[in-house]
Amino acid sequence: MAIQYWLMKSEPETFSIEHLERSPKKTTGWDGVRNYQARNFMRDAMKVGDQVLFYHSSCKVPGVVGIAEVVKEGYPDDTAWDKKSDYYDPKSSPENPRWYRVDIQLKEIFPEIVTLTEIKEDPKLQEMKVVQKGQRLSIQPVTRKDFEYICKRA
DNA sequence: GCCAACGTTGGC
DNA sequence: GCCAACGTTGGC
Repeated sequence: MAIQYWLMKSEPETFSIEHLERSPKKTTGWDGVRNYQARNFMRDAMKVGDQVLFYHSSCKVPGVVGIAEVVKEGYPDDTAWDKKSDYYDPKSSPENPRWYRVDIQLKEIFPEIVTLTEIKEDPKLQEMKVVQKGQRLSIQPVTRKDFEYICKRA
């Protein structure tokens, strides 16, 4: 299958792209996602080699800050049955996992962030889900065209 | 901190 | 299975 492109949101106060850079092998498990649509993307659609736009949300300057790559495909999110975890969900268990995650590895931190404002102002990027009203999904598919255009802008 | 948009829950 | 109430997201 052809390479696919995604946008993944993270709150930098919780997990920023700098956190990712300091992680072992610049790789992290994308856990804590508790939304079914986003889970389905990780469980069913995302493949090793897929490219990811890393997006900072709920911060001073929201926008795309870099690129990562999927290095491990969907597997159960064990924070769901860790009672000490913020993401604990009693309805999930090792026998019957409800939530999934993927591993992503940092590829590049953009020298300059492509801000949400810039994306909104750019007529070429109006199809991106992230600028569309009420789009809260934390993982979104992105077209190849938009992905490459964002990279070029950065 | 506000609030619009949207997802989830739970009573019926 | 409907839908009101509630919780969360996330830009501003």
